[in-house]
Amino acid sequence: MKILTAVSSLSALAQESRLQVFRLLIQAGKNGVPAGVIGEKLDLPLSTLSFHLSQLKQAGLVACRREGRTLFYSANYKAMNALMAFLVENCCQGQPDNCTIPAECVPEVKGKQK
Amino acid sequence: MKILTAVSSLSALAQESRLQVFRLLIQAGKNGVPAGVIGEKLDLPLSTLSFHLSQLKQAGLVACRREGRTLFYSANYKAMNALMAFLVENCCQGQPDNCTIPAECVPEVKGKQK
DNA sequence: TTGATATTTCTAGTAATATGAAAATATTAA
DNA sequence: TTAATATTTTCATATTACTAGAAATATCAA
Repeated sequence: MKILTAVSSLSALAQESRLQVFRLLIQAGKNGVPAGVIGEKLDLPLSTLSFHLSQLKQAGLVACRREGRTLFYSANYKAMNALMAFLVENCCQGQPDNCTIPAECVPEVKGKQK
Repeated sequence: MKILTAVSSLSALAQESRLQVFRLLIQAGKNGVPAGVIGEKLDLPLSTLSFHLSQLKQAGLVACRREGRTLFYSANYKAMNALMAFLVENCCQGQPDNCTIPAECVPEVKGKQK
């Protein structure tokens, strides 16, 4: 990953409304959520939401597909994983105990089962 | 983690020079690196670097300690892990295969050995 | 083909952030 | 103490980002 790609992903996430949107989509799963429903859940004016969604989309962190009049937005899990991998790249040199990665999504790591 | 904490961490990382600094420190290990050396490696004016270091410090992503005239900056691995955990919190509901976390720093995950 | 629904684009005002030169502070050595 | 080293703070300027109303676009139903 290029550093500027990472910067634009991080910039996209570095804003309260967008971070809320992204976490909502991460939790919603790959089917995604209609824009209107996101706006309702987060109580955002649709023009504002649309601006934020386009930032997230441009950064490659979310995708969207149309179904009828409705646009479903969904999280791009691969992009998120790539970003996290980039952030901690080579973090273990010499001291692997410093930087165990959060294991929320990795079954069977260090005795944690999910 | 509160959402505003995450936003300030992400904002701190969402800038090219700061991201470079942070990754350099992640890779350097817990002893840290003197400010002057960081500036040299990244070819940044020291006043600019100092501004960025204070942003990273305020966000809790780096720490610093003095040794004589020299300030050593180092990455806060715990804060980084907490941030990553927050970003992907509850991401697995129903589809654990979507979101395997980057395993760079976790030995013995899915056959990857380090 | 008209009206309703879902969402985006345009716009402009406001606010936040980045930069680097110059001056200031802290520490050590002579 | 004076000078040198290491780093930060101050400051002005330039750039970028956020917000939400209003108008526009796309799709569907009658």
